[in-house]
Amino acid sequence: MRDLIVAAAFQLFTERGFEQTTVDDIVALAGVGRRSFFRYFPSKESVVFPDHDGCLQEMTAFLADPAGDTQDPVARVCDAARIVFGMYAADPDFSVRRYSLTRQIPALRAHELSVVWRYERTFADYLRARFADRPNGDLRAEAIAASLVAAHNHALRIWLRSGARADAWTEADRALGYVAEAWAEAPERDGAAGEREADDVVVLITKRGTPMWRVLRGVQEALE
Amino acid sequence: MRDLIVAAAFQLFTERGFEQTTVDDIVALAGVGRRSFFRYFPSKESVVFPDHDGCLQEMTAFLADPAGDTQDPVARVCDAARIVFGMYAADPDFSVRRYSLTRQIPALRAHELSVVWRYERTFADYLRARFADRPNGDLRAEAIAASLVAAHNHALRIWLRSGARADAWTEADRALGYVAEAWAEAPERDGAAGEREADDVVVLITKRGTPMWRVLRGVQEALE
DNA sequence: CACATAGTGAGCACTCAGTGCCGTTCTGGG
DNA sequence: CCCAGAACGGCACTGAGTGCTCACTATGTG
Repeated sequence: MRDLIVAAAFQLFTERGFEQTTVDDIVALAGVGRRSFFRYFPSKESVVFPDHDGCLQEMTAFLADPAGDTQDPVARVCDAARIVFGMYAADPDFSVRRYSLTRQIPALRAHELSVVWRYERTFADYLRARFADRPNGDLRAEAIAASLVAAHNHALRIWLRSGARADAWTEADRALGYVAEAWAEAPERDGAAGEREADDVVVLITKRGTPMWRVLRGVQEALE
Repeated sequence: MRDLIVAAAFQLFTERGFEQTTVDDIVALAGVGRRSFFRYFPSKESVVFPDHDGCLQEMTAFLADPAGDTQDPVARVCDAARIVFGMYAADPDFSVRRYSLTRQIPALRAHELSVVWRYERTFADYLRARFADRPNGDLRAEAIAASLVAAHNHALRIWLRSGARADAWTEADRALGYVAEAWAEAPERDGAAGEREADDVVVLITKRGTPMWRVLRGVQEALE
């Protein structure tokens, strides 16, 4: 019944557009009652995102699994994002058609935003719990969750704009890996120059013509 | 007229709730015609965010100013985010009342998401242009824009949850500085800094606790 | 076989957001 | 005083979303 309604809706949306299609048109084509439409979907927009409720549940269950607590937090949420990406990749044709709809219908884009927002909340909640003991843990959790969603959407857009022809996962892995590396812990970063704080006043005097790398090294040495 | 409608709407929303208030109720209290409401606001939800259109325009103009191109791109969008934050901070009472509404009304939260989304798009577009020549520039622009918005919202939530009693800007500066530091360049990787020579003596005085990226930026700016 | 019951879908009527159209009122310039 | 032109108000209409009621059907019980 759900699939029947979704198929009828997408057929009409692509034929004559979203605003030009009424719920009455959809139920007439699907051969069901108007009331049944709103039994399965809370709004006309939500019929375009029929699989996100289940996907969010799956992702929530994945992050709730205590077995993942041994993994690096950022790597864990990256894997969680792969669940969502996999849902798109599992049905390329449907994803492309939905993308062309959400791109041009503001109401659908707004609805997609609230769908994505729930994923981001789930990421942030998980990371906040993992960062509970760390200074700025809440802020860090929010920032990582947001950039993770951005990377996911970036890879998804690239893949969808190619008509879902290319391999979906190469771009996804690249994008998720990029943000994971950006938020990696200090030890990877040489000297942690970007993250440590100056412990004292620094007065550095250089001569005219001193190379820049020597100036920077002087600052770093003064802080050790 | 706009202010009249907004005042009437907020009075009724807080008195009897958002869903329980019809547009007819608002225009009856404001003493204007129903048609005039939709002349000023495209939807019932948008009356809760009356100042965001102007704020987005102001921010867009700020980022379009070519004078900012000498500044670090991330620092520039941080300053742009401060414009938005300043709009909230300029009217603490209104911001708190709006926050209590958007927190509990899903329709308003959805609308706020599309408002915030436009800011994020503006950030990302600016950064994409600044990162045009860089590998992964698009992805980096998206990720920075997203985490910047997250930091802004994080600071805003903290301030609003305190009833807008505390100083708004301390938390905002902290949050924006955190993401700016996280996305700061690794000095060693920036070839330009290592190759150029210091043209003058540099005396840089920093306070205890100054983030390292700010020290480095100060050195670089002093050398330009 | 007759029948009670629960679950699901269909039909109907209603509220209310949002829009197009047109008449009215206010305003600045001749 | 007059007259465009813009701003405001009234009216009727479409369509999304909801509450209520009835019909159908499957299952269990006598």
